[in-house]
Amino acid sequence: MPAQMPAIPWHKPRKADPRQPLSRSLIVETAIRVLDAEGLSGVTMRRVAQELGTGPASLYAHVSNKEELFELMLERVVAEIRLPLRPEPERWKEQITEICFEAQRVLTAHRDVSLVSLGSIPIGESQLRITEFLLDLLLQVGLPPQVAAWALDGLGQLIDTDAYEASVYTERMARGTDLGAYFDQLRGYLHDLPTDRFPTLQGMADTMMTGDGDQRYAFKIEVFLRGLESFLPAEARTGASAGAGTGAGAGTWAPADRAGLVSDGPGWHGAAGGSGRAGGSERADDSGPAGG
Amino acid sequence: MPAQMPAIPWHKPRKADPRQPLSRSLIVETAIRVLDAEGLSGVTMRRVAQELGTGPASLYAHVSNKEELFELMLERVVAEIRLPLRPEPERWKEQITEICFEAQRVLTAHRDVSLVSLGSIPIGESQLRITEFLLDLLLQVGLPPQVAAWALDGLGQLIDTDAYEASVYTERMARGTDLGAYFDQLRGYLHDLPTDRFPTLQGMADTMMTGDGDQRYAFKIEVFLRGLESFLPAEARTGASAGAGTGAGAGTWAPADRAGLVSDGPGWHGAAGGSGRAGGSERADDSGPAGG
DNA sequence: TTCTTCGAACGAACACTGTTCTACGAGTCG
DNA sequence: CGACTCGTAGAACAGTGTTCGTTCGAAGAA
Repeated sequence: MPAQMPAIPWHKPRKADPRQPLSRSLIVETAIRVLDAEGLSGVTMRRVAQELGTGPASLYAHVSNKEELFELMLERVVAEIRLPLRPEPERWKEQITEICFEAQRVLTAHRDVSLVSLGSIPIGESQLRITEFLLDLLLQVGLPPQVAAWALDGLGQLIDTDAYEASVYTERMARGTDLGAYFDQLRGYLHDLPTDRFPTLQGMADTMMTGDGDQRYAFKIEVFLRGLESFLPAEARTGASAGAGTGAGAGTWAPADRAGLVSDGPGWHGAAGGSGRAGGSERADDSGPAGG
Repeated sequence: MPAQMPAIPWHKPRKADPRQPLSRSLIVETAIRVLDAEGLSGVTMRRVAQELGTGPASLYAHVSNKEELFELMLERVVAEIRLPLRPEPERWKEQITEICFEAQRVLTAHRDVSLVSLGSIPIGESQLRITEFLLDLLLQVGLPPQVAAWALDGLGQLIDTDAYEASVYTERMARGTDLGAYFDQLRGYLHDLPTDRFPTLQGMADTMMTGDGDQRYAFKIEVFLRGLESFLPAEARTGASAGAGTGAGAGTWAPADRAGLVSDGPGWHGAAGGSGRAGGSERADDSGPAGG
C-alpha cells in the first residue's frame, strides 16, 4: 500500500475507516489476495472478513457459502488465462499445448485453486470461453463432434490434475520440506525395493524419477494429442501428422516447442528452486525450452 | 448391528466394554468403516475414536497425524484392487483398460478416498504392486523405458482424477441433489448460451452432455492408450495396432470391449436420465474373475 | 419533516475440527 | 517392592463454517 492521506477529521469522525462498502467482487478479490498469500486452506471466512475489517457474518450477505466463494474465486482466476487470437488448425497440437501451459501457469500462480476446479463442472463464463475456443479448434481440425466434446473433458482433467499436483509440491515446499532431499530419498527407496517382488520397478528407479514437472506435463499432453489424432478421419489427416511413423526412441522424444503465448517471463517455473513435481529440484536455473 | 449379549455383570464390572486393545490396523479399519458410511469428510479423529469407544487423543499413540491416517486408509483400499494373473502384451490395451476400470470400481466403492490419492505420490506397497505390473507390461509391449515410466504417471492421474470426479457426483447425490434434474438444467443452460459469443458450444450442447461416466472414462483411456501406441518403435508394432488406420468416424467409435474383470452390467446409467459420473454402487456383488 | 421499512452489518454463540498437555493406571523390569 | 515405562484418556486450546438476533443507516412514503 502506498502512503495515504489522513482522513479529514471533521468528515464523519464517527466511522474511522473510509472503506468501500462490501460487495461480492470486493470479497472475492480480497479472498484471492489471501489465497495468494496463504494458500487455499488459509482462505477462511474469518480471515477474509478480518482483511476487510469486519466479521465473518457480514460476508454471508453477499456470498451464500464458502463453497460458492471458492467457485467465484476460481472463475476470477480462470479469467486470467489468455487464449490465442484465433484457432490455427494447421498447428492445432502446438496451440493446445500452449494453452495447457498457459493454464497451468495461471493456476499454479494462485497456489491451491486448482483443487476447487477438480471437483466442479466448468460452467463459469471464463471456463466456457476456453471450452468454446478449444471446441472450435478441434472441430476445424476435423475431429468428429463427439470425439471433440469428450476430448475437452479429458483435456480439462489433465490441466486441473497437473496444476493441482504441482501446487501440492509447491505448498509442501512452502512448508519447509526440501524437495531435493525428498526426491533423492524417494529414489533410494525405489532402488532398495526387494528385487524378487519388484524386479522391473527396482531396476528403473532412475528412469522413474527422470524429468521435472514441465517435461512430464508436456509428455502427457503429447500422448493425449497423439491419441486424439488417431481419431481423425482419413481425409482430415495432413502430412504433418506425427501419427504412426515417427516412433521416437526413448530419449529422442522432445516436448513440443512452446513458443509464443506462454513466453512471458520466468513465471513460477524457475523461481522456487526447481521442478514442479519431481526430480532434480536443483536445476532451478536451467534454461530449458520453457522460459522466455 | 445384531443383537448383542449383555455383559456378564460380575466379569470385570469395572470396564464394561471388552474391546480389543487399540492398534494401528484396528484404527485404520475403523476409519475405513466410517469412510464408507459417511464419506471422507466424516472421518474425523473424534468420530473414529468414538467408534472405538475412546477419545481422540488415544489415536495419536498409533498414528501421528490425520494425514498419515488417511494415507494408511488409502493403502488398505488400494490393496483391494485386483490385478490379472500375468501381463499379456498381445492384448495390452484391453488389459490396461480392465485395470483402470477395476481401480475405479474399488476407489469409488470407498467414497472420497481418491482425494487422498490425488495429492500423494503412490509409494505404498499396494500401489507399487500395480506400478510394477503396468511397468512390466508396457516394457514387454516394447515401449521405450522413459515413455513407459512417464506413462504410468499419466495413467495414475487419469485413474485418480476420474475416481475423484465420480465420487464428487456420488457425494452430491448422497446429499440429496437430483442429478437428473441437474444435468437437464445444465443442458438447458448450455443451450441458452448467447450464440454470438459461444457459437460452437451452443450448438453442441447435446453432444457435450452425451455419455455417462463410464463411457467418457473409457474414451479417455482409449485416447491415452492410442497416444502411447504411437510411441512404439516401428519394429514393435503388431498388426493389431489400431494406430493410424482405423480412424473411426463420429458415432462409430466404441469403447474397448471390457470383458472379464470389469464385466459388471448396466451400472447406474439409466437412473439419472443421462450423463454424469455418479451412481450405481448397488452392484457390489459382481463375480468378476481376475482374482488371484 | 417525520415515520416506516428493509436490507446490510455485525457481535455472539453453536457445534464442530485437529492437536497437545497432563494426569492416571496397569504392566514389566530390576 | 519400587521404579519406570507406555498406552489410555480427560480437558483444554485455538481454530473452523454457519446461524441468530440485533442494530444501524439510508431510501421511500406520508
